[in-house]
Amino acid sequence: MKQEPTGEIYEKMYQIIAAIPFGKVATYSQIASLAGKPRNARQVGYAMKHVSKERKLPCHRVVNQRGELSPDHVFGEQDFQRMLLEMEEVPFLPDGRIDIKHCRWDERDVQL
DNA sequence: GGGCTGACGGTTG
DNA sequence: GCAACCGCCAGCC
Repeated sequence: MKQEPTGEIYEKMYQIIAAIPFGKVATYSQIASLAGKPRNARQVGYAMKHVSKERKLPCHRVVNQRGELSPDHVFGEQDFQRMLLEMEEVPFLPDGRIDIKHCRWDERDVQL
């Protein structure tokens, strides 16, 4: 059983991911930046991969800047993540990617 | 301590 | 807009 990272930055990441509103998606760089590590976008993915399911993080709302979803081997089936996003009214493009430009979570929206 | 990997990003062509 | 290349940095062998 893999243990989740105990670093404070990971805890920060989990909070940020959990703060993503319904129908919105955030990029790895956004989370990393808000966590205080703008260059650690990869660590965001690493964190979610090793995080416990008890966290119930909406990892399906976390995508890269291209709007591509996580590799199929993560969720088991890529359609599963896509289904969750479509269920949240997230606009999808014919290419199979999500319209990141139109549903990107703006952290400023939370503070305003 | 050294080298490789990765749910990535930004720049360049 | 897309593809290729390089760069970042924590984690793991």
